[in-house]
Amino acid sequence: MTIRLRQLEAFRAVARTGSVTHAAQALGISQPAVSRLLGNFAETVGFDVFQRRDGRLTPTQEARYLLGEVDRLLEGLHHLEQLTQDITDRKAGHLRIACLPGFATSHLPGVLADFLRTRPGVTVSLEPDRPERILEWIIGEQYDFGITDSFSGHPAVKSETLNMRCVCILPQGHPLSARPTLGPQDLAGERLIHTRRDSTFFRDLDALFQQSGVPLQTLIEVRQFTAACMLVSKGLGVSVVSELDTRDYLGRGIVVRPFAPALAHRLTLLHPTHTPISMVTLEFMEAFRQSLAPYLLAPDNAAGSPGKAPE
Amino acid sequence: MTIRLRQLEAFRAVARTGSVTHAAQALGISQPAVSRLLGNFAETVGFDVFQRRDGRLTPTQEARYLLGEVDRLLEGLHHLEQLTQDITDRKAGHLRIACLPGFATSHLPGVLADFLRTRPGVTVSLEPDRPERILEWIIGEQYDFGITDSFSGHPAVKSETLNMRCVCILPQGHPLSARPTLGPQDLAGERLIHTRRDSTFFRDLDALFQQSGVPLQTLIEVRQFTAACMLVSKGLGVSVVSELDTRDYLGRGIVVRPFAPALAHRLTLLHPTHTPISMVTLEFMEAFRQSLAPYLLAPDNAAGSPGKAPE
DNA sequence: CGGGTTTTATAGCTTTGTGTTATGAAATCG
DNA sequence: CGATTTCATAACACAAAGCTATAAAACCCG
Repeated sequence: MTIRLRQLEAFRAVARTGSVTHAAQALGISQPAVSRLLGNFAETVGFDVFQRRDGRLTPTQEARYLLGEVDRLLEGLHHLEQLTQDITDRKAGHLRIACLPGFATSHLPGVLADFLRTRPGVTVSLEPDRPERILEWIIGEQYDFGITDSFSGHPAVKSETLNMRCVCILPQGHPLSARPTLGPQDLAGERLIHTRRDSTFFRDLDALFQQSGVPLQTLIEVRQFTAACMLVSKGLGVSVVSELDTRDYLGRGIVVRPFAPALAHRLTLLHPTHTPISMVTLEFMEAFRQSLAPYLLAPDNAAGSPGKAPE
Repeated sequence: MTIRLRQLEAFRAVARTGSVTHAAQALGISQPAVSRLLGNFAETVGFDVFQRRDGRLTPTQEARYLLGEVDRLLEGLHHLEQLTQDITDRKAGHLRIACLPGFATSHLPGVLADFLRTRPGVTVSLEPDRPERILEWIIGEQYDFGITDSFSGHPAVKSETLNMRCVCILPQGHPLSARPTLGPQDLAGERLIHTRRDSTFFRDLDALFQQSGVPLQTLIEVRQFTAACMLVSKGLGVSVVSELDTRDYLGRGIVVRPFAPALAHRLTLLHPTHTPISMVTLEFMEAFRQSLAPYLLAPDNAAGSPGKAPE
């Protein structure tokens, strides 16, 4: 015969209470049930486990030897049950996120902190890298969730594009800060701080300038919006960036003006097609979307991009 | 519903083999049984645990999180089963021995070594002390097995007395070593090394001398036979000791001669009355008795003591 | 020591878990 | 696309584990 869980529970309960009757109460079952479980247990292990002893049942020498082991085992089971409960409650699990470097240091930490506050069992791997690598990682299923831009579709990847509102930023005291909104015409003659010429965002921006017949002149090329914000706040020049990234620089020497016509930074959320999304991931994706909501471009005047990418 | 062992076993087997069919083979049961166990498990934990994936079943993100825990749990159960098996085979358990200091250093280690060689799981506590403390420990059930002398009965203690054969020992070259046996008459005029005057053994020895009308003269009083052997081997004098203790001194400067009339050192084996003896203890007691067998006094000519004490 | 109380074990019965075989649906593969 | 493998479902058998009722044993106290 094989050792059964119920036998172990009965064994432990009797050892703790010193009585079959009390053990039965503790387990919430009838006394005869415990009596028989105990009998079965002694039969399976092959030796007596209890002795009468001035009115109490005490484990025999041999049984005492088992007690610690049994305790640990049942404790482990309890832990497992707790864990499954936490998982269904989305309080436990693991989340692997690959994102653009800018997000890892600016927006994401705050979102993650909020998310984890109510989910004590959840652990996270966060990997910041270039867009191409992020895509590779999602394809290879090393990561559950990717945040990138300039994504153009892949069969193994589901994506969702968010159009982030963009603004023009100027150093405090810059003459153009007098105007309520800024566009290509206003910036004619200014040399701009902007993202690299090979970035999708630069091409979108450049297109708008061309449509207005204004040449876009470069002052500095940067990789991240955050870097542009930093440079502007130091007074080096003006730039057009995602509004999201200006948040940490408000009141630190920059002036923010709406950019017109509307321009979107196309942010893309990725996850593997062939792997089912874990519940934590799903919840986190939703939390992340929520956190971006205030910075979304109104959908009816997005520049140059559909709301959803092909799946 | 509660998590069941069988579910965990099925879960692990499927995770390992990547197939319900193979898992069933591994578990030695039919495929539908595994299929249902797995279904039950998913229902119990509240989320899907497997996904089809190019022909194999792979655990979902959530299930992967459980796998380690489940593994450890089943491993623990296996260990427990192993342990109970070892206990019934008397290969595991714990043995608490209280003994006279002489035994702890001379005879016991060898016996223990033999005993433990075939019982890898058995652990031992060995406590050497004076007879009174040994008795207390057995009464208080701190120890399973006691080795003492001068025991006169106690209701909480079962005892068994062994009459150990005694011999006369002399330094090499001593004039008396010419005689084949030695008795009180032979030792008249010799000053003896013997155990303390308040010991039972001394009283037995003294009684024999008195019966022979020979005065027993003291040279040195010792507590242990081993000490007497040591002193004799250094040439300080002659002594009468249990033959068992001379073993380690043979060929180290002592001469052993039978002592006549027959004299017994009354060794007593103790164990608690009210606690059932564990199987390891029982086996060890038997092994210990066997080890003493060659040194027992023939039962029909024991001096001054019955073979069994009152129980 | 004897009678009442408490505690444990046994008996008979029901429900649930775990196994079986048979079989159909779905996925995989050549 | 048809053959094969793989999995799930159905129908059933038996063991485990629960229950109530009750007998037996141990304990307590006057």
